[in-house]
Amino acid sequence: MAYWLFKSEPDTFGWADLVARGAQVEEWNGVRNYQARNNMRQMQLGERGFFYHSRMGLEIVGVVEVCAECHPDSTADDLRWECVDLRAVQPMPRAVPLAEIKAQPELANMALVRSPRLSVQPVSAEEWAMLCRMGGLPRGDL
DNA sequence: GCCAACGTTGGC
DNA sequence: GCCAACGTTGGC
Repeated sequence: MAYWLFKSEPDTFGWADLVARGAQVEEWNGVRNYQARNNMRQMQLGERGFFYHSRMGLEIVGVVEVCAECHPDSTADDLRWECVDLRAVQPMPRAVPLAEIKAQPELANMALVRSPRLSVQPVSAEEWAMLCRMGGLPRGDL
């Protein structure tokens, strides 16, 4: 069971937009970066990830679930690009700001800190547990 | 809005 | 296959 983090600019497609889809899944399309795509290729059905607001907000705002494994990106005119489908699971009771993440020595190795431009990234189990605690989800992603 | 960092493209 | 030019991302 692996954990992930998905970034999006909230004025383009934010947490509220994903929640508005309700039970409908959202194709996480538009990713045009090999590292991000390769991360999506590794995702398995039911795995969880954080939803992060980049550019504005700069905080982890919710938990999402992978509800379709990697498949061709319907918005690409090119077979290289693939993506997973996501749905919103729940909001963070307390959004976790990037500044707080950077202040934690245990989180200094996160891709979010080290490779800020990577839009789909892995999160270790330890990081996941800690971020859940910081966000007011003491029982993890339940 | 600026700019540094990074990824991608394309000429050689 | 190298590397300069260019475009994009995202924190500040």
